[in-house]
Amino acid sequence: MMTPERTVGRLSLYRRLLVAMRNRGTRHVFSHELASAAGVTAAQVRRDMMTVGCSGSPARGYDVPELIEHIGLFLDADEPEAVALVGVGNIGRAMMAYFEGRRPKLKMVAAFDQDGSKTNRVVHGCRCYPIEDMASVVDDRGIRVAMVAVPAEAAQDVADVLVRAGVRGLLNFAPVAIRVPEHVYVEDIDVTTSLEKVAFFARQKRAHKVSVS
Amino acid sequence: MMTPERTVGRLSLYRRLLVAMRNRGTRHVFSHELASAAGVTAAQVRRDMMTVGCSGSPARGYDVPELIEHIGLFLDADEPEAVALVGVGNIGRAMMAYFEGRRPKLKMVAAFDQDGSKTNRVVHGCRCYPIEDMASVVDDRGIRVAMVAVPAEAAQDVADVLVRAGVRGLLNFAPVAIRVPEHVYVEDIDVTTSLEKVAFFARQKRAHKVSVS
DNA sequence: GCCTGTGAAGCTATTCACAGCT
DNA sequence: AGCTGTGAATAGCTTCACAGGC
Repeated sequence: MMTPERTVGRLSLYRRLLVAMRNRGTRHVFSHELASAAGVTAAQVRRDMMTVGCSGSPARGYDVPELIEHIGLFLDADEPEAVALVGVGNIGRAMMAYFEGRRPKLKMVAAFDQDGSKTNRVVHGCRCYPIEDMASVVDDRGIRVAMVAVPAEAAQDVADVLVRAGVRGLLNFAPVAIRVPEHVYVEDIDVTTSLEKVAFFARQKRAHKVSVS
Repeated sequence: MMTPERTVGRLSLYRRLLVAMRNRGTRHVFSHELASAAGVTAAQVRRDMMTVGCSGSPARGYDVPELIEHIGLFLDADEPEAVALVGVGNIGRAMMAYFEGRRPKLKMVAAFDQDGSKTNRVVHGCRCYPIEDMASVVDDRGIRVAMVAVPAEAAQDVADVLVRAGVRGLLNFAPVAIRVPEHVYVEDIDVTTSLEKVAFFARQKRAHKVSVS
């Protein structure tokens, strides 16, 4: 039974919303409340809860702390996951700053860059190594997850080295499709495509509005 | 006839791949070649080409410059689209640097931040204004597309102001679901969710591998 | 009355498969 | 022989709708 990609994404979002609710003192939540916060339907939330094996009561809805724990058991590894970053440019540094202390189960433990002026330093609590050390450090530390934030031309080579060193999941910021063996998972974040989509649909909406009114 | 979101995303990717091909001197391309570069099936590429109203020949495949032009006619506005950025933190600055001169049809023309030390300066060719000026600048310049790169707590308020000022498309980096009227399009880039997905499926793949062998 | 849990229905997106062309 | 264009089939995801419970 393979959990759908979309479901995993929503669970991650639910968890953050639930943690925020808990911090505000909320103890129980109905599917339609969580749905509204997450921007999905109530039926969708209930389906997703089935995936993590959580049930609620008709009277009170779902128990917030219990939900948070179950989603954690489902999503997280037992041990915190070590993450590598390749490419300490603008995006790479932004990611370091962003993840510093945010998700304790995902710890950026090593960064790599070609540029000697960036290496052998500690940035945002993460040591930067020369790119040549990538294979050995990833292998030594048993790193399974890596972020690729290098220019498009370099992305495939970097991915190849990472995969050979044992990485099983890649978060790719380079605006190209990376080829990997079947046993490796790749998620792309392509800001150019995203912005072009936004511009396209923003225009559509305008056109539609005119034609309707 | 509303073009599917996924199709628009793929067209954006195809275009970049095609431009790279053209720069290498490639004149013609078969659906399976473009498919392989984009990481999709050949049938998918042919379907997408129907959307932009482009046809190829069985002998030579598709004409690369023609494809680039047709995708441009389909995706782009006639005039370059002005884009606003809200939040000049790590991610905001990375986006400024990234888009500087990259897509001439999408021009970052104004940035906004709360922090006085960041405003009234020009960063990466983009003027930074105090957040209070957001509504008036967006309205005056007729900006229809904006990137939201502020902390989660501020995202909804920022979005509300932008929408009231005329924005029709948002690229949201804040890790929350933003509520907008029906005539506004929102695309989310949620790096926490993306990284959690990668970690989850990296683990699955490992488990799967063991159980198969 | 309003909730959850879930089989069944409905939708959307992708892939198949083959006629037609060169 | 190998390609494109596309109706038909399939697969995957979401919503409906209602039984069961408080």
